[in-house]
Amino acid sequence: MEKQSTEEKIKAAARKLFIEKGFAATKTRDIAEEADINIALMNYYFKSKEKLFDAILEEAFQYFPGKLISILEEEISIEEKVTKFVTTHSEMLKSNPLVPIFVLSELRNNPQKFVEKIGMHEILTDGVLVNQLREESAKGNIKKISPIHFLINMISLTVFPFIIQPALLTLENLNTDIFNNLIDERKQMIPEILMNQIRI
Amino acid sequence: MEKQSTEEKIKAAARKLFIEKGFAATKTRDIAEEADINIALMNYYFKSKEKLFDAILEEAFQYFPGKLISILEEEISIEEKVTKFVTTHSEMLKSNPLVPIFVLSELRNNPQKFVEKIGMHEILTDGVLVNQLREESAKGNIKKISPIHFLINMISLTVFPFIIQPALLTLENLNTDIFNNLIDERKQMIPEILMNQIRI
DNA sequence: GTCTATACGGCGATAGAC
DNA sequence: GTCTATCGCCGTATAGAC
Repeated sequence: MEKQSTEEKIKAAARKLFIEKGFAATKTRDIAEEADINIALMNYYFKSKEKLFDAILEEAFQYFPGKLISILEEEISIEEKVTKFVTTHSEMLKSNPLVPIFVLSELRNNPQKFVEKIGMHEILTDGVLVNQLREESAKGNIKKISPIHFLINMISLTVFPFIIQPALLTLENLNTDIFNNLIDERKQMIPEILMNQIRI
Repeated sequence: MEKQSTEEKIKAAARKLFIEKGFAATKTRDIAEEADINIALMNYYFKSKEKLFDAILEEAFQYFPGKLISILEEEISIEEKVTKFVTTHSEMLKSNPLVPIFVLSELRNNPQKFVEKIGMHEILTDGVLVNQLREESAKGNIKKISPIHFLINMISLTVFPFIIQPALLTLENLNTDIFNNLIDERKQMIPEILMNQIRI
């Protein structure tokens, strides 16, 4: 990676600063300085600060939710699926702890785009997991549950600790190692909670 | 309410616009116009746009932690307590849509202050609920559970839907009424989930 | 103490030279 | 493709009228 295109330099600088400081706190002049280019160049390659943000988010979304959503679509049992999803999700978040806050602020600014990007509507109506929940409860193998509640529960329990991580880390007896250990405990706990809820 | 003080006029206008468009999208000049005052007056009464935002949210936030924490300290059974906490918390969030935004941005900007304000350390070490969980599991009445996980689970499951509310409301078949109905369903579901986890 | 007019510096964005 | 110069908008600060 000796030579890096100007476009890539800008994206790399912006990605770093956006994750570090958030959208509003990141100035175009900071990005230009970090990328060692002129401010105007940023507008030449990307039309605006927001478009640049979108371009970066686009890439992150391909890697992040894409992998998670594909787990939801696998043809494995509900329990295996939940375990795999929560484990994968937790590991991703552990190595990118700032992503949730980053995504959530974006969710507020442009919820429509967010919903379309991850295909939320399709997941909730035609997804393999949703159909599994319907079929298994029809067969009497599990309790009946609204798919949207099941998904909200699974994601809430996984993501929320990362959202409040800055607060947790200010506690005397809680450092990053202990936090990560907490997350590892939850990788077992969350599937148990979810399966407990639907087990007959 | 025939006559309204200038200070109240500003707060009312700001509250309306902040809720409507969010913090960043609300311009000080918009607030001044809405309140029918000069821009500089806003800076006379409140020192800055952010201080004005804080002042408004302080009012909403006043009731919040105090009332919820007092529920944790009541001398009632764990199940009653969880039910009461989740119900109260949900109702508060339903009528205060600004609070989740406030808490999230506060958490990002000043986690220390947030932790101190709600007395998180005391809740986790000496709180009545924490002691109940310890005592009941020592007696063999419930399964052993780490109090921090129990609290994270309870709050995650309650708060998270509100955090992603903007996204949920863009779904075709989901409006505010259906969202509120979803929350009401969760007021029963969440205590069940939590008690399922610790019931022997 | 209240309020108005106006100015200042920082921001995102653009036009145009090279 | 890249840079300089500059524009228009925003949050904020200040001087001074009443």
